[in-house]
Amino acid sequence: MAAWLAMVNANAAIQAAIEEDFAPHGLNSGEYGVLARLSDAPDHRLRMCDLAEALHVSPSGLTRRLDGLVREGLVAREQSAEDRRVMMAVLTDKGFERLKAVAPDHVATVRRVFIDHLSRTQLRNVVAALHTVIKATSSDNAAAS
Amino acid sequence: MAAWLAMVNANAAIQAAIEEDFAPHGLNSGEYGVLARLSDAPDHRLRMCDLAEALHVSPSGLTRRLDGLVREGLVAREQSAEDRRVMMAVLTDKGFERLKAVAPDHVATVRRVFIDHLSRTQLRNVVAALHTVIKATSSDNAAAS
DNA sequence: CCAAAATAGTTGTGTCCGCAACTATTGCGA
DNA sequence: TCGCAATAGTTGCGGACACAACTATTTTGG
Repeated sequence: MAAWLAMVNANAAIQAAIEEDFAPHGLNSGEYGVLARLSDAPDHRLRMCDLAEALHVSPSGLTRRLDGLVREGLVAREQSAEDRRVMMAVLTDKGFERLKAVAPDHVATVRRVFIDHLSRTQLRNVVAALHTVIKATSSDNAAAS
Repeated sequence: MAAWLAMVNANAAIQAAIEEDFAPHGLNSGEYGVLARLSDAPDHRLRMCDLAEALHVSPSGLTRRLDGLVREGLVAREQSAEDRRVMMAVLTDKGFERLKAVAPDHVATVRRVFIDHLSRTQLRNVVAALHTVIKATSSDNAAAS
């Protein structure tokens, strides 16, 4: 259980450090997540529901989060032509620029506070274990439904 | 960065699994945290500010969280005699019983979804690394202030 | 072909929490 | 000793999010 407590505390510390990185750029970690996912997607666009799942956010939560990003001009809404139910979230040029401004700091912080503390071998082992965790819990959810 | 993404996803999955454990007992993870910390403290009581720091919660957040627990009779407020500024949060018998009802499920879930996926050696390495992380970030904060 | 189920997204409502401001009490320096 | 800074806790206010209910569209079974 001490291991678990360490995990919780480390996570809180890392999260706080990350949030400090984003603040001077007028973002929080949730908004950064939207920009990052969109920049990885083909055409810099993603369906709302796919984006919500990727970010572990409810549909309504994503709607409000996008409201803010649209208001700032970092993301645009665009209705899909094939399926008129779906809204695409599209990264604007301004949004992409903002992301490029923030990402290096973010990556550096993650390296500094987390990755640099583990050896290459440890890192590989932990990542493998985490993927097992993710797979196990997602199959749990599937079984529960 | 893939390692970091795995970390985030695994954490979300684990958090969700834990929250499901608490729900049938009428608790959430934050409330459980209060009960758990109090049960570990001498005399089952803790100053508000110490409790807030341990739980990574703001003072106001803890005040409201305790409001709910006091309303349910799981925790009691008690004014300190030596320093009349401080309020002690005290675990009631009912609160202790509730904790004893929930804790086994919680411990089992943490083992199942997290700890069992790592070997004993991996676990030791990771915990050591996490402690380094915690120490490094807390000294960062001290330097910033 | 059409009704019913499924899917995508938004909005109303309530909860939880942080920040700033405030009160109360204690500690400290002149 | 007196006043000012520091500390402990609460409250007003606002932000972010989840759940439930709703609309709109698509898919599917009879």
